[in-house]
Amino acid sequence: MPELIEVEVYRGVADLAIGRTVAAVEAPDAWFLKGGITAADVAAAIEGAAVAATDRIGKLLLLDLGPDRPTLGLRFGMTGRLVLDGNTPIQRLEYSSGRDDPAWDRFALRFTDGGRLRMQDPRRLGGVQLDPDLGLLGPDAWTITLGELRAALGRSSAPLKARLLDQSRVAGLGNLLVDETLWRAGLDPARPAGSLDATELRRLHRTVRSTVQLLFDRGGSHTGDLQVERRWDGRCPKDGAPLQRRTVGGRTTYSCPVHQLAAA
DNA sequence: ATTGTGGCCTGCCCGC
DNA sequence: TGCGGGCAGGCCACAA
Repeated sequence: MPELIEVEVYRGVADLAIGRTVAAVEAPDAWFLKGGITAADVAAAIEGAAVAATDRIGKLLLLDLGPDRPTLGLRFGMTGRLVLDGNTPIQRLEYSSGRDDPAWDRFALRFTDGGRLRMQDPRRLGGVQLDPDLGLLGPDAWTITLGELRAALGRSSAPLKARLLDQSRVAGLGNLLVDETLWRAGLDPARPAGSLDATELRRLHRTVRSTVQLLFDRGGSHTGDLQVERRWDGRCPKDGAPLQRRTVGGRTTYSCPVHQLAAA
């Protein structure tokens, strides 16, 4: 599913729209428009504007439409794809479909040059927003600093995994990426977030950043070493132990009971 | 404030 | 062959 890695790839797609002018907005699905806006609102706000720049914070993709225009915020949920002029860098998403049914087009920008940037989302878990509140997002996981991570975890008693999934604390990590990271860092997802000592915190910090980079280089959040073992009889790729399957932070969680220790 | 839970969305896959 | 039920997780509303 789209975590920050996939959204960064989508950003690359959106970059190809820079300099192009929005001729029309297609918003056939009112549910997909968030924050109480209508299709007419969006059209009035951005038609005639050109895409000036793109940005990404966590899983949120931003289209800067120039001064005096609202910024367009695109969220992809877990099944959303971005397609430009019929091309998409990601054909098949984990837990989604590889088909391209026109009925799944939830939002699109039609450009004056005839091109079209569209969001395709079978399950309608994504959405579009004008001027999204960036203050609701924590620092981006890809570039988070040690101090920022320390602050994000705080003295919390919530499970470590839950804090890492909380987009207001750390932006961009999803279920697969968190499981892979904690597996690599040798930390139990259920540990209280505030229980890490300085050594563990440093290890987690390095591992978050390196895991995002590694999986990006490999081509997606689903390319982690733990991924293929996410099944009932999965085994730890490090030590061969049967993996533990639990719900932590409300999410299906796989971890190794041998090397992902509950405490230092 | 913090933490946990349940619901929403709907395609897909499994078992009958 | 069709059908029902469970499952996936990002996000949000709500409860304690």
